[in-house]
Amino acid sequence: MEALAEYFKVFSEPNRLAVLETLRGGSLNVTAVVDKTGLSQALVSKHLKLLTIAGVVKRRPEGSLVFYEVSDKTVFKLIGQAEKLLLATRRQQLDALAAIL
Amino acid sequence: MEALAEYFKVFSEPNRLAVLETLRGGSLNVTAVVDKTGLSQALVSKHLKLLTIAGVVKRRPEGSLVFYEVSDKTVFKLIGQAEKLLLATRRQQLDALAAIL
DNA sequence: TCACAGCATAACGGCATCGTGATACTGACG
DNA sequence: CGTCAGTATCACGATGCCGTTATGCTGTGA
Repeated sequence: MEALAEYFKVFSEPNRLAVLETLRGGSLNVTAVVDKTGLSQALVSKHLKLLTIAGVVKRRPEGSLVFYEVSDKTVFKLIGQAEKLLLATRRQQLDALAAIL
Repeated sequence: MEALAEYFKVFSEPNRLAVLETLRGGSLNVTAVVDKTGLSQALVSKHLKLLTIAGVVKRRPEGSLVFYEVSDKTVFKLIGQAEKLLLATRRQQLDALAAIL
């Protein structure tokens, strides 16, 4: 469906994935994410907004800072599963190649 | 990382997802996929090529027909998990909304 | 109240990718 | 050999998204 494709699209961007990875350990404020990723502040803000709209991340203002945290840690399982599948796929491709040569 | 994001990108397209869904039951030739999805032949060919390059699908010519099949059915688990997470996320968003109202 | 740090947003150029229509390739079959 | 169904590819216009630069907004603290 439409919605599912859009959900996958959330994870289809390297920098966005990097931002998300940053939040694996817990909540961070924007500047901390900027420092950890090395991305520009504007870009991090943009990706965090997207992640928030997608519901992957939750926004929590605290004083003059704004903290973000993953709303459902299960996403990391999804990411892990995708990594696993990706590896298996690569292996299969190599095997198929070896069968020809 | 780079590769993982690209892998997710494979599933970030409604029509491509529809093509893939078509192959859940087994292998089909291009025309069959075209009929099942209602998409144009050129478009189906394009998506099938992408899926093949990504390793999600395998190509098997048979006479004048070309059959495609999912190379690792685990992908459907990934899709299922994403669907589940998507639903859970939507629920959380509604709960958060209800908590405010 | 002013200045500054932290964060968000606007505007813009650039690039990738989507879908279409037309065309090329390739087996099967008469 | 010629034709046709099945499949792949090309060229193209259109759309969307990425990243940057510059600017706006909001709290905090002096």
